Amino acid sequence: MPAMSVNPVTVQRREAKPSHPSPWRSRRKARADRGLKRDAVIRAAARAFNARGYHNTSLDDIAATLEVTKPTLYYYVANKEQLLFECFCAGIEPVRAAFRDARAGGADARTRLRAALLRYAQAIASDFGWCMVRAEDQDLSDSMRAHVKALKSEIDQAMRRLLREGLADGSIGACDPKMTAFALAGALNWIAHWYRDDQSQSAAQIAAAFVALFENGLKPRTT
Amino acid sequence: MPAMSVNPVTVQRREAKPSHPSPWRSRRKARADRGLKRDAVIRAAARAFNARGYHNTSLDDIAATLEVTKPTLYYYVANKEQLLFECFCAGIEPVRAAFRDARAGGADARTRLRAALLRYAQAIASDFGWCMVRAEDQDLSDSMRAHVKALKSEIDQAMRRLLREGLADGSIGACDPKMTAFALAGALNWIAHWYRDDQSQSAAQIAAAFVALFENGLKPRTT
Amino acid sequence: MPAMSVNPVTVQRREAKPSHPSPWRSRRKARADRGLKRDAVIRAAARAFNARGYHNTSLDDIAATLEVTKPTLYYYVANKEQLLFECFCAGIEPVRAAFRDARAGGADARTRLRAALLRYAQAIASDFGWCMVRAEDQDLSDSMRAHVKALKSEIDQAMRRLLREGLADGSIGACDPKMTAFALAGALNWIAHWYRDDQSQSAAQIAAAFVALFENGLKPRTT
Amino acid sequence: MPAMSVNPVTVQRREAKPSHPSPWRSRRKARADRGLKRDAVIRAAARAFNARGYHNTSLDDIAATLEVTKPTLYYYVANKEQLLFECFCAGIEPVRAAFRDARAGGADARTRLRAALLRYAQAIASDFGWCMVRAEDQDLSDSMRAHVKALKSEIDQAMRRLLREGLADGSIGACDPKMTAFALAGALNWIAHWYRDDQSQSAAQIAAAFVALFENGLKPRTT
DNA sequence: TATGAATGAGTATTCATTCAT
DNA sequence: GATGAATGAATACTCATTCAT
Repeated sequence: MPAMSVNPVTVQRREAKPSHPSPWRSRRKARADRGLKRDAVIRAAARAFNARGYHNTSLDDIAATLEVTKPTLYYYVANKEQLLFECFCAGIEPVRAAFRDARAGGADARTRLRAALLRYAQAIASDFGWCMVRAEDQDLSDSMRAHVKALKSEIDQAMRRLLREGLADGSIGACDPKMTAFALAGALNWIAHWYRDDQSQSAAQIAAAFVALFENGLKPRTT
Repeated sequence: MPAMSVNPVTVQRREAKPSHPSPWRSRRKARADRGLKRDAVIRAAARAFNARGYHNTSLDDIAATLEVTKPTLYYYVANKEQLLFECFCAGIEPVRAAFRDARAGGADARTRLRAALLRYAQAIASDFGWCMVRAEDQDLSDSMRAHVKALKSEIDQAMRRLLREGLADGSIGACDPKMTAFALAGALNWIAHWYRDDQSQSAAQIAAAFVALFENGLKPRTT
Repeated sequence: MPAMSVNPVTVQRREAKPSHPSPWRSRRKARADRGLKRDAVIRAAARAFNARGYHNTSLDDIAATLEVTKPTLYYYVANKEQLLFECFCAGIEPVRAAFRDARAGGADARTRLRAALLRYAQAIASDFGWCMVRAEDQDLSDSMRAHVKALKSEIDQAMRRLLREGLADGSIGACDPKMTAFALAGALNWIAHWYRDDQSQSAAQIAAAFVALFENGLKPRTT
Repeated sequence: MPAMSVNPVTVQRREAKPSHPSPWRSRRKARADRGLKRDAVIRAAARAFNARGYHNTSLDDIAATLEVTKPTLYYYVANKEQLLFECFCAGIEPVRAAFRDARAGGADARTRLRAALLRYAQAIASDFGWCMVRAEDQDLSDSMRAHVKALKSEIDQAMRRLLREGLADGSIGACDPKMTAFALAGALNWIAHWYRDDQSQSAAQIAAAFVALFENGLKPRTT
């Protein structure tokens, strides 16, 4: 799997700032690492895809954002498709980490699932959320599509496993793990659709509300 | 409100048949109604968008499916964008109907919501599901985008109202109606993503499983 | 084998005229056949390739010559490569015909070879000569390259066969058929290089001089 | 006349070795002459042009072969065009030498011509053969094209002169010197086309076969 | 009604070339 | 001597759209 190149912490920090000065602006001042520039390219792409969609974003758009010329992008990335792919990877990596962490720990399965879903929601609300969720399979070549499918499947399986563990340890009530995983993922993924327009709540708040719904259900609880 | 151009009854009927013979094939025999042909165009578009995505589908593709030439499409539809818009309308109309019906009726709000969600899920699993859910706002002109947003908002508001009614009549436990509506819609909309590949369950079964999850929640119920 | 689409008779006729009016110039006047236009496209390409080389010729160049826009070319031809391929076919077809005719006939093999070489030389001097001879294998896709190789090989084999027949019937003296075929073909193909600049002699005259050299050799003959 | 930059002796030597280690590999060990490196650049270019054609060869390709970066090439050569030009010069120089030598000597003209043609054939079969023969005039700037034409013309004139001398001294039978020179050159130049694929015979063998054909002709000789 | 023919605008991609280091 | 980084110019190809017939 391609290394997760964009630092998630940086991501959060940067989101607060209104403008992200392109690393090219001060060429000689910041003798920045090539990797940093590559990350900037990928992030700019993610933002553009998020804002206008993959097909409505031209490489010229991305280059203009970075105040660079188009061929420069090719210095860092093989082609437009790879740009999308890298955005996807950057987005899904924290999710994978969340589910990896959820496998261990002494808590019951429902508790561990909750923790993973919280981080999941935050990833979806990041710059890369759109790419992770809305990018069309059809826009990728066969080999990259396979990669993407595998990664998505990994998440799906991890979620199902936690559900099964919850059924076993009694922390989760009767349910079909597969359908439940689809429902949970769907609700969370959908955040990528509306969060762009409606940022009235933080990702954490949204996640909390969602988790509460999933755990308690609509039907009133006597307890 | 834009006219609902695809007859939902016809839609249901046709779904059963394995092949949808193009109305042009027997040009002179069936002097069919212009409306029927228009519907066929829109349905063919929906299928193609569903299969390949909006941007990866050319008008030539759609025309070829119908065994017609490209300019013919323009006889029935103003442009590609409108094709997408009509598909959206065809998809969302049954959902609107479902929520209209849900307003009346003697049952408690949770029961009425459940009924609406069942029909919602079935609409998402239809040919038009993809267009309703995955079509990008960016691919529509301002005026059409406004239309779409209004329709989507109508659904959203209807769902929230039912939730509030449930809170009031006691059939639904404490929850944030807005977040809950987002979660419900997300889970259901997401069906459009995976239903294409995984049709192991019928739309009704999926809906039932989802509704059960939403109603009961993950936490085991003592009752 | 792809059909030979350019009428060789037309080709000869047209060569005499100084200017080849594009069929588009008088759109309504000449309701010309699509095939004719396609031929015009291919011929224009051949001329351009001949004059500037394949890589130095842009589709815009060809389109401009025809007073058409670039996409129009794509209406008649799949891509630039196919343009080259068609030119090649148009060029080699008369040569194939010449060697087909040379197989039959009561004359001795050397006489039949002479007749074929005369027609060969004329083909090389035509508009399509360059494409036939100078087009690089590397500019074609695998499948088309295979086609081209097969056709070239057919000519080569036919020439060798005539040489062997000449050895057998005594009309040709001792020689290595393979090397001799290479030498003959080379001398004739080379015409495509210099004929553009030096048209002091007609193709027939050149061919006659070449054949005389090949037949008699440099060494003086006592007879 | 442009300096002959690639040492022909070196050329011959190197051809025997299986691998041509780039002079850069052992930077500090061999503090080699700048000229040697330049020669290596030109030879690498010739090989690449030969294998893939001029336009299908990027400077990156050549640089990669030499395990150098692209700008380094510019240290040795002004631009891509000059690379082609130098290859041409490297190829034609031995041919010029051959014809210079052929002017003197006590033998009759046919004998002297034969000797020159043998060396000609060997030059065509060298790494530089393709560049000498197949390089398109159109790929060179005006000034370089003029240079190339002059050199080619020199060879042509030398060949014609030998033919005329042969006509005069009786060693060559009646023929048109110009056409005959074209035929001879064409047959030999064509070797560059097929020798890459078919190396079943050495350059010397090919040349011998060709010369035999040219001298004796196809018609059987009574003597 | 339907189509053949044509086009304009756009877009990804390549590559020779430059220059500061 | 050599390179990393960047660019400008060019070019093949696509596709929605139009219009005369």
